[in-house]
Amino acid sequence: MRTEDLDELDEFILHELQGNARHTSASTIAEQMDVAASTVRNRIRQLEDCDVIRGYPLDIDYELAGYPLHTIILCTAPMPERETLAREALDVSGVVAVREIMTGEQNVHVSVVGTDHDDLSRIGQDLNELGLEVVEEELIRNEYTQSYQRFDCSE
Amino acid sequence: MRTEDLDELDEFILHELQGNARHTSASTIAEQMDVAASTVRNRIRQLEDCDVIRGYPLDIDYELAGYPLHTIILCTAPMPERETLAREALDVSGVVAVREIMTGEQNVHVSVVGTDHDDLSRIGQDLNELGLEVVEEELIRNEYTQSYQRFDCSE
DNA sequence: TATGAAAGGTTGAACCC
DNA sequence: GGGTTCAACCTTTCATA
Repeated sequence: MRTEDLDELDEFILHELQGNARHTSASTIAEQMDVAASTVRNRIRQLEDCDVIRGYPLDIDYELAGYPLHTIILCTAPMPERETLAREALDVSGVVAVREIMTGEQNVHVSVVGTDHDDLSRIGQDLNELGLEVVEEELIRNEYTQSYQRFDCSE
Repeated sequence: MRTEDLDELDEFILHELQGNARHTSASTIAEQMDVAASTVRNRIRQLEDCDVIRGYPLDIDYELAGYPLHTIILCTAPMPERETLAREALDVSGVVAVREIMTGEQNVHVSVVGTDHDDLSRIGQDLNELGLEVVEEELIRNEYTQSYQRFDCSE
């Protein structure tokens, strides 16, 4: 499946699933678009098969789950090892996400949750030992996400 | 529910649901922990009710979905308006996530997807018009996420 | 709070248009 | 590609300990 194959139904399915993927049934989506439920199921499977839908993660409130500290650790990785180091960073305990940045000095951003400051120090050390030079830490205050929508330029 | 109420079963449920929330049934989880399926359902409901589980988003490959450009726009917001502006930024077409940063000059990070460079320029303008001063843009090359796990310090 | 049972909804697969 | 059918599975609800 390629980009141009994403039609209105696909877009609608993505939008409906976003935010409530576990409790939104194919039938409910099907009713709204006036198609058969199996059509929606087929589409969802196709979207999964071609990796447009990569997965169904959980949106966890880490603060309520016992991790009051949420920070971004900005790191510098030697260019040839950037991808390898980014993947390895995922294995450090407390790391929840890693982003590779195309350009600039701070080319790996590591999202981290921790219980206290010692926890964060330990994570910083672990990243350093991997070979990621820690440049800066930014404490996250809040995070908001948007549902999928075909971003129409006419809006 | 408070932090200390998260026991081993809750942790396990969070871990199992992460990554496959839509296709992981309560029964499957129940078997692995040797409890009744209804027990797992009750726990999931509790985790949802107390907002430890905030939702079930979709992990979309925006590149495959037709948005090859994925960037972080670093912005500066006047402190008193930071939260309001962060929430408003979500409504800009193309914005997929917003983070409020506690300290520093670049105190609002906006995750954006776009079809081309014009698209990104337009988004930058929109953010500026809201009152968010665009400081820098960072092109994302890749992104990896980690499943939930109780981050044991002994690891 | 955990469990079990009955009823109703949801899913996946095979088949047809 | 979309639709129908059906068996298997999942979930909801409620009663029980």
